[in-house]
Amino acid sequence: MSAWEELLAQAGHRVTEPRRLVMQLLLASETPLSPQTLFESARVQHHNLGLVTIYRTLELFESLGLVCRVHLKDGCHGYLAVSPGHHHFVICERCGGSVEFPGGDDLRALIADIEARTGYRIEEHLLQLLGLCPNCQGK
Amino acid sequence: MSAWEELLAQAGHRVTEPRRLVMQLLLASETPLSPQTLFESARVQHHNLGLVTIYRTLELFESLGLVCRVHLKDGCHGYLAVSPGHHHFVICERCGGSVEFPGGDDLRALIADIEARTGYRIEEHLLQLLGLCPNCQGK
DNA sequence: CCCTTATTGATAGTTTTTTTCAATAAGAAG
DNA sequence: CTTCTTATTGAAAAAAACTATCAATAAGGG
Ligand SMILES: [Mn+2]
Ligand SMILES: [Mn+2]
Ligand SMILES: [Zn+2]
Ligand SMILES: [Zn+2]
Repeated sequence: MSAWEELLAQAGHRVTEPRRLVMQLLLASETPLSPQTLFESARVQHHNLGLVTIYRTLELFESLGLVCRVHLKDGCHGYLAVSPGHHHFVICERCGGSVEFPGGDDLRALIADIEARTGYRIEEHLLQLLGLCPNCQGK
Repeated sequence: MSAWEELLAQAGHRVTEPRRLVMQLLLASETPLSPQTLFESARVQHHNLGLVTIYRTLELFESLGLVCRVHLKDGCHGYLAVSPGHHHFVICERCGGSVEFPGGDDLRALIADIEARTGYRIEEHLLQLLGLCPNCQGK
């Protein structure tokens, strides 16, 4: 039983075929996947899969911290599997390739600074970097 | 003629009633406004306004750097007027109140660090802080 | 004031996401 | 393994978000 299946069960959720397929696809992907894309890919193996299930599964996974929703250039949403803990992504604007990185001291310092200057108590942050991966540079 | 109208005209675009209304609403708002909300508010004064025009106007304003699209908690999009230059926002999760802040040295350092470690050439970034404004804390 | 054409709004269409509910199957219990 | 409970699924339909088309309108230059 894989780590995320363990976590699912621990939280009182069932390990089902659609959930296995969605997580499998996300874990294997280097790029963010949209609900639609996940649907089409997963349906190859699970003939009568419903798109609704994809949405529900992604919502569940996100609530458990297994995946993370990223905001693509055009305004659409994609999902990426995340390793345990808090991370952010750099996403290639050309090929979609994504790499995780931890929010380091720099970000913590920035947040502390903003809290001091605005009086806001900051509870969450959304940080995403967009650019070109090594492969796509110079093309 | 206000600054943004100046900028619009300078760029070869016309200053129209719908555009005036949308910008007026955005400038007066402390919180991000959705296309739908803008539509409903603006239609009070401009009876036969089309929702399409809101979308087109926001797209134009964004391309000119007059407004900025922010990602709300629930996944929907909202728009905020921005002052000239590059800025980010802290948004209150309770009342929606938003405050701009400049991405300081901390962020630049973080980006340089990630570029060095991942090999990506970072061209854009998305940074948004979510929390509670002074008023909403302790409620 | 007139002309050119950028802009608009009505209409229709597409894509994305949510709701509902009966059928199904996961996992606990025996 | 079989039975039971109920979380989960999928079909269908609806709602919400966004986009494309095109004739009518009006902004702004001359
Ligand atoms: Mn972080
Ligand atoms: Mn910035
Ligand atoms: Zn790339
Ligand atoms: Zn607040």
